Amino acid sequence: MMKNSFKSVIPETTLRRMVYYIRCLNSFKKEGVELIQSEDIAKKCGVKSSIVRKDLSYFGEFGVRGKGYDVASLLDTINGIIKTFGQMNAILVGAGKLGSAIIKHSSENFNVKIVAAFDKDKRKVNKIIEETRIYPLSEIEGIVREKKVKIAIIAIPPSDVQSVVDILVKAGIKAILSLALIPINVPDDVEVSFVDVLSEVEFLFYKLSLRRNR
Amino acid sequence: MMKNSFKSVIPETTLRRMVYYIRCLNSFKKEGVELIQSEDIAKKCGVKSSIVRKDLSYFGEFGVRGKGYDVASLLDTINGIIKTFGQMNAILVGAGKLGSAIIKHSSENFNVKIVAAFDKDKRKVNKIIEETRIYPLSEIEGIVREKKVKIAIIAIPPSDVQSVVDILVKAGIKAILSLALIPINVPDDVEVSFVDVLSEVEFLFYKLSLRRNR
DNA sequence: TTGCTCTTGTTATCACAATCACATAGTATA
DNA sequence: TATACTATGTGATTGTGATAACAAGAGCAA
Repeated sequence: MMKNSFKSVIPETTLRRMVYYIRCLNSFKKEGVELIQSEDIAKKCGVKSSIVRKDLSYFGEFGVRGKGYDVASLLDTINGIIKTFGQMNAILVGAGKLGSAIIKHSSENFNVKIVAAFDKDKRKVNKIIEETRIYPLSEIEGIVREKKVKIAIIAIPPSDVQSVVDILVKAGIKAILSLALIPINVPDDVEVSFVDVLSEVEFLFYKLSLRRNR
Repeated sequence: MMKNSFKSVIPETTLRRMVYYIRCLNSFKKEGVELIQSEDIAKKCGVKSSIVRKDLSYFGEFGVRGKGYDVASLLDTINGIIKTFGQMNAILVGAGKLGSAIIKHSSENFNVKIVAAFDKDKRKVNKIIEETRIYPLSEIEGIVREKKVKIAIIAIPPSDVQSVVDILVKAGIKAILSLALIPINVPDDVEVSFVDVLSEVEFLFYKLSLRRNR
């Protein structure tokens, strides 16, 4: 069996930073910049240049020593490895305030596209937010299969989370981003991550509080 | 000079988990549970019991071997160390969809309270969202000083970020949570962290994409 | 070709976090 | 009081990521 050219295990932290690097590269490309150095990316992303080089090295050797990286070909190569090709379709469950804000946010961001939203509240069904239609939960499975969506964002009350997750998993969703902070049970092949503004704020409070105690 | 009882350097990851533990303890307390074991906290927070014990041990010895932890006294002790005492006041800059969603979210969560919101759009000024009034940016400094707020959440377009951050720092804010993903310049004594739903989604895409390549 | 400059790619080291395994110290029972 | 039992607290180990420092490679000029 042939091995891929890039290292098979890429650190999570590297993958997280790749998001910024790629945005940064796209922005350089748009500005017409053709050649850049690790230092340029580093400054724009707020990290050290040695980290940028190390991160890129997990994927292969793309630069020219003494010169730097060719923006266009670096982008092409990375896009060839991480096969998203710019367009990333996801669905959203929960079209409350937070959910709507995410739809709006994504409509302004060309990368992630919310192709369908779902809500259990019948009054919200069939409404359209920024070109995204809201469907009843019963249509999750059909739409996920039809559009071959692999990622779901859930912005629903904690009490509804596990039952919705079960529907999503059954429908074939392979990664879930939850905005509610309760543990989720999924099969091993489903990725889960959490984002919560308020617990991040609490964390900052703790940090400040302990800092003063030192 | 007297040293505190707890270790002076508590890992970031531990501090992040403390947020969950404390929520979990409060929930146990509300249910009337008086005695718990590390295993109970672990299950509820989705981590391993050995991590719970290790995390707590950074703050001191609170448990009774063979028995477990007394919920009330554990909460009291931790609250005595992390001096937030339940109420955590913060301000919010940017009262768009995302900002409003955060205000609503925090009004449902008893821990973090948004005491004032700010927006540069004059049409939004003086509106009230869930009991939180919106002020013009010019009033940031006065209100921050008056209410002694130390933490700010910013939900504004990237292009406005640095100028608002400068105002916040000048006003005495000591921690900033930004929902826009661009680097921020602050003095060393100001903590900064970032939360962005869409880049987390992109990260998940990358992860799935690479997984299939293995 | 040689030598100089520049920036990459990588190695070696350090720092930090997760995990395990068990000694320890308490409870409960007879 | 002795014995069994239980869950904590922690030292040792492993694993992972960040950092620094430098060798290697490419361009360029004389």
